[in-house]
Amino acid sequence: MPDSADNETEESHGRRAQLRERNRLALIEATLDCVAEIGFARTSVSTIIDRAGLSRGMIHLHFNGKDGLMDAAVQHASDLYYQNLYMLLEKVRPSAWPQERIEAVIRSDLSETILNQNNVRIWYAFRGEARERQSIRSFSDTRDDRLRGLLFQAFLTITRASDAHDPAQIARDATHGTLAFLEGMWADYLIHPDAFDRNEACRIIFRFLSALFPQHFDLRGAIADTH
Amino acid sequence: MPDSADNETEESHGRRAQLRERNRLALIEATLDCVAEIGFARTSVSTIIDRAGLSRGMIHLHFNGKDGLMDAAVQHASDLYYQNLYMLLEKVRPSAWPQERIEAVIRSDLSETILNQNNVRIWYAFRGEARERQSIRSFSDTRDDRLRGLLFQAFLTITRASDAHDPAQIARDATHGTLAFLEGMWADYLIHPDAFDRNEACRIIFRFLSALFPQHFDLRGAIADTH
DNA sequence: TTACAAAATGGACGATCGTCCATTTAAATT
DNA sequence: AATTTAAATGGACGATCGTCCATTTTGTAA
Repeated sequence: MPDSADNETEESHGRRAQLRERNRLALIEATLDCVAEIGFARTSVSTIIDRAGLSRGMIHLHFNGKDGLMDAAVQHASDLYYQNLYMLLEKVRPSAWPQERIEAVIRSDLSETILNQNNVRIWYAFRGEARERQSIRSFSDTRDDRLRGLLFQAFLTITRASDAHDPAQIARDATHGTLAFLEGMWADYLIHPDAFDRNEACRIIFRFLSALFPQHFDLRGAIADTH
Repeated sequence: MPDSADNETEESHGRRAQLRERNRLALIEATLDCVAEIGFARTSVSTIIDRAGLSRGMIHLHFNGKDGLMDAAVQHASDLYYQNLYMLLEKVRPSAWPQERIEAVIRSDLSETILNQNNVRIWYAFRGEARERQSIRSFSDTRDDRLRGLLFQAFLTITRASDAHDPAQIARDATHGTLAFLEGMWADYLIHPDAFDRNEACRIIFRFLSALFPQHFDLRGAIADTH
């Protein structure tokens, strides 16, 4: 009965790997929790293993030290951000207008799933310590790059259909501006978490976008093409 | 000769106080240098006094410990920011159009004097550690409050002269949006200091503002009123 | 059940942290 | 010039840092 034996073996192997992975993840999550709660500077190996309920040596075993753990935690936070963001963006119809895609990016990036106390604290804590640490630097970097492509293509579709002088330039500016807007809203949320109003943040962005592209946006978001 | 004696006394007193103040300032500046160079987390008492060329005890003597020094450093950075910003804004003619005032705020906040490697690093390092520390929190807080008032009054003058439904609301949104824009540009500069282009950043903001207020802005900034 | 190997433990270690004070230096007063 | 007083020094101190390894635990194979 080779099948049965193999399965047993695989299950056993799997169980060990599974436990190992569980602890690895527990350390990463404990790290992110600590960073969000007490900041980067006060997050020590002791506070991390204390929160994870594991032993000191685990950090060295799984990540070769605190720095390795921090890198993994940054990567994990970045992965979660994209995972959630693109999960939200997948709800957009494949045939959606470009302005609808842009609206989806804006609303998603400002939604409770993405923009919340934990994420914003983690984001700014790492960014403040990003100096010369490639892993952390790429954390902030890629955010723009991936969103930029999405937004740019959508804006380009809009500007190309118009009679503007330089459609690509306007699309680039609109992309850059929208990302700067979102960035600013995140900062606003970090500093005034209680006073922050998601709908107001959306409305402000759409007010500017509707001024720039009156046929595609109004104060509430995207509007249907008229042609 | 009571006058002469008094002056001598005052001068002597002044010399002692002057030396004291010089050391106090040296500690603050060394702290900001360290934070800008190696980040908040790696800035220790040792690195600070090493850079300042003073003795360990000075920190306890002048600031009652590292936390007190950090608070004073944050305050100093904030003061410098405003000092420089308002120095730039004073160049605006008293009779300037509101759009000219807005342009001045934008150009000043993005100028080399205000937006440079040192300032942006210090700004984000402190902001990342602002959790629950009132001194640091107010650092980020006041920035918005003071600029907000300036911008709002200018935008309000513009919107009131128009036939818009709710001038105050539009002015509020425009203010909030402009500050978010600037915030986003700062973040952009932090992450891509080499690729950042001040003129491009200005143009993007003015592109959005000119869409919203076509009679007051174009891509290059403010334009003269036509009435 | 026994033997093996991987995983997890937790304490030892030297380094560095921030605080604080006994002492020295130097300005101010007599 | 002698005295007083404030400022500055630099090392001692206990606490905590991150690393690492001898040991124990536990899953897997024989």
